[in-house]
This record gives sequence, structure tokens and C-alpha cells, in this order.
Amino acid sequence: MAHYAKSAQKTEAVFEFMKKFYKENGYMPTVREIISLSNCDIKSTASAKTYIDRLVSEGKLAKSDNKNRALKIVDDNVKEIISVNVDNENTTEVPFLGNTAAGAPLAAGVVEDRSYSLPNDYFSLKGNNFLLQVKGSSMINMGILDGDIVLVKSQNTANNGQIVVAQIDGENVTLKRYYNCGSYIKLKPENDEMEDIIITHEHTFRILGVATGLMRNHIV
Amino acid sequence: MAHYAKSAQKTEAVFEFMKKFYKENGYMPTVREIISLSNCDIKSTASAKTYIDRLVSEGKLAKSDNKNRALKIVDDNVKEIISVNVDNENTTEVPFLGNTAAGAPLAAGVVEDRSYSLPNDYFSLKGNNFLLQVKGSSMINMGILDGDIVLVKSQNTANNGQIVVAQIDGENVTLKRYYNCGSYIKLKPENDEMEDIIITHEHTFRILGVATGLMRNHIV
DNA sequence: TCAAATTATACACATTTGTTCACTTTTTGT
DNA sequence: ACAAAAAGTGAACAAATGTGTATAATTTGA
Repeated sequence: MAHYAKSAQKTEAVFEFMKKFYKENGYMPTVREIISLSNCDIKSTASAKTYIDRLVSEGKLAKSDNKNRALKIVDDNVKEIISVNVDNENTTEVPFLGNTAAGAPLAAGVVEDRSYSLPNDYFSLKGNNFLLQVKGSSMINMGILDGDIVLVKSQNTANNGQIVVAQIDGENVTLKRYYNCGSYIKLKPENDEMEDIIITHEHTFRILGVATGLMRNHIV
Repeated sequence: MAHYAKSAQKTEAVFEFMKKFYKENGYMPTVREIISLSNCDIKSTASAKTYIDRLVSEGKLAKSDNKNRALKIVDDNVKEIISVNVDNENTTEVPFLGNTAAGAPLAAGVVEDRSYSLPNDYFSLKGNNFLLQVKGSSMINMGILDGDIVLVKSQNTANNGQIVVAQIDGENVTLKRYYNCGSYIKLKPENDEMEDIIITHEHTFRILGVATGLMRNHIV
């Protein structure tokens, strides 16, 4: 009863076409539209029907017999299909760019693989923002713990005393309190056991943003 | 060409039915389904078609001729139609019930005057949850600061060592680490300068929930 | 290479569905 | 109350669409 691997790919292609069609038109394609409009190289209504039946048996489509276009995408991401990434009035999508030890999270061409919808009536989300996960306990005195996600407002300058996301020598990204001392820059961890970091002119230094918020999804 | 006011209401009722049907089924009703399934008291397919045509001419529906169920809701709030309940694919509304010094936030009949949409792919939002703002610095060792908003999962029991929202003597609500010591209950503040709270049987004690997350909208 | 399983095709057919039309009923404005 | 306009009805029809069957082509595993 199992079907061949190659066919599984084609089934998926048909499914993709159907979702695309649904997104564009608001209703599902007919078997004949699958033949003529998809690029799946299907020439018979019976074949199209076979794929639909398979998708139904795989649980990806719901179907009522003998009804025209009466197919429903049961995949959880139907909503995603319909309303693509829409910020509604209460939330704003903010990209998640990795963690503070992960090198250059804002390098050109970085593709955000994830984002979170944040309540914009709680967080201040003007301008460009991103999220970063904290690694280590260097900001423990500020109530910023290992694993927390900080909300960062993108900007390349900061005032003394602000908590910044900074990149040193084009390498790792770090979250520290920032002081511009003229001839050098001081990054102060909020952890009594850690030393200040002094950035001299021999190093490249770049501010990526300023921390403006925080999320934590486990309390231990 | 104009039609009567009463009919306009009926047109709207048909439209509402169609949107509801679409929301539930993922596809639009046929003229015959409008007759049998809506409560609009329509007995003829021609009548149903008349309403559809009117909705199309009003710009509320888009239609391709001679196609089955080939209707599209052009209203901007399609997304709202699809994902009801304000919760869209990524967020869940969680009520904000005041602060930890605000008396009984969960008293019967309390009306939440506010709520926030939280990203449910970050926070764990199974079951009933609410939000509470922390007053004071009793949990500072846990990285929970004055003014933070804690996410609380509603439950009336807890394990030893969990951070609970509790109500003592029916009065103020407090956030502390919980230990059931048999003959008494100990609430331990995570602050070296504060004393444990011992709840004896002379007091009433009630667990309202367990802290599972945290938000902060300012980093100083 | 060979046979079985799978996939694909063409076509006929039945059902679903949109559309039209003649007619009736209801509503509206005077 | 009356006529015109609008709305509603039922039935017939045609188009769109899903379904089943017989058959051919392809793929798979040995």
C-alpha cells in the first residue's frame, strides 16, 4: 500500500500548489485546475484525484465527498497561509537573531530563521528591533539571566550607562553596560565576579543596539 | 436599482452566514447550502444567487462566473474571520490582573481591564494563565525585579521550590518561593535581606498559580 | 531481465452547482 | 388602496466538477 519515494515528492508538490492556489484565490483548485495550472505534469483528472486522496489519507487535507472544491487544509499553518506574517494591531513581529555568543548576528545576508510576535502595547517597539538570547551570567545583577531573551533596539550609538549589544573585533556579540571614556570604551558586566572590559583603539568596536526589554520563559 | 433597507439587512445576514461557514469549513457555501444551512429563510437558489450577486456588486465578495464555490471574501478582515478569538497563529491573549500588592486579583467577577498578546511559540501557555506585575524586590535573586510582569499559570497546588503566586488571609497577593513543611508553609523571598514568611494554620492560604515566565519593558 | 506494484491516462458517467426564466409574493411610496 | 418596484419562488437547464473503470506506462525489487 505504500507508495514510492518519488511520488511522495510529487504529492508534496501538488499540496504546495494547492496551498498557493488557496492563498491566492480563497478557495481550493479543482482536479482539472490542478492539471492545467500546476507544474506537476499531471494529465488526468484521476491522477489529480489520486493525489488529493493521498493527501486526505495523510491527514493534510480534509474532504467532503461529492462536493466541489470542498477541501480544507488541516495543516496547522492554514492561518499562516492566509494571513502571512501580519502584524495585527496588538503585536509586532520581531526577528530572533541568535545569541550573544553567536558571532555576527547582524551580518549582511543573515536570514532570520525565527521571529516572535510581541505585544506592542507593552514593549516599546518603535524603529528596528531584534531579539537576542543571553548566554552567560554577566548581567545577573541587572536581573538578566542566562537564557533570557533581550529585546534590542537597533542603533549604532548609545549613551553612557546604557545596556548595549556590542560587537568587538567583528567577532562575538556581547551584552554589557556601556561607557565611552574618551580614549577608550569600557564595557561593564553587571556581575560582581567579572572584570570590566576595556576596548582600546587597537580593537574595532561596534554598537548594534540598546537593550529595551526582556522575556523569560522559565522560572526555576 | 436601489433595494430596500430591510433587504440590506438580509444581505448582511447572508454575508455573515457565509463568513461563518467559510471560517468553519475553509470554503464557501453553495447557493443550496445557503438555503438549507443559514437561518435567513431563503427557499430558492435564485434568491441566494441574488444575494451573492449583490454582495459582489457591493465589493464584499469577489467571484468568478460559473465556478463552484469560487467566492472570495474581499473584506480586509479576512484574517480576523479565519483566526477568531484575537489569538492568531502566533499569539495568545493573556489577561493582566494587576500587581502583587493589589489585593485579590482573582476574586470572582474581576473584569480584566487589559490583556497582552503573548507569543505562544516562546512562552508556555497551556491551560489558564494570567499576568501580574511585581511590586518590590523580594525576588531579586531570581532576576525578578520591581515592575516586571510575571506570567502565571493558574493552579491551586504547587511543588516545593516552585515560585508561586499566593494569597494570605484573603488579602494581598505575593510572589514567593513555596515550601510545604507539613505543619506549616514557608514562603521564601529570593532576597538576602528579607525573612522567610511562615504560614501557620491560623492563617488562610491559597495558591493562585505558578510563575512560568517574565517580561520587562525597560532596562536601566 | 522480469514480474509485481505503483503511477498515469483517457473517457464515460453521475452529482453538484451556478444560471436563467416565468411567475408569485411582498414591500414601498403616493 | 393602488401601481410600481423589489424580492422571492420553483423548475428546468447547462456547466463545472468529482468519481469509477479499463488500460497503459513506469517504477521497484529481486
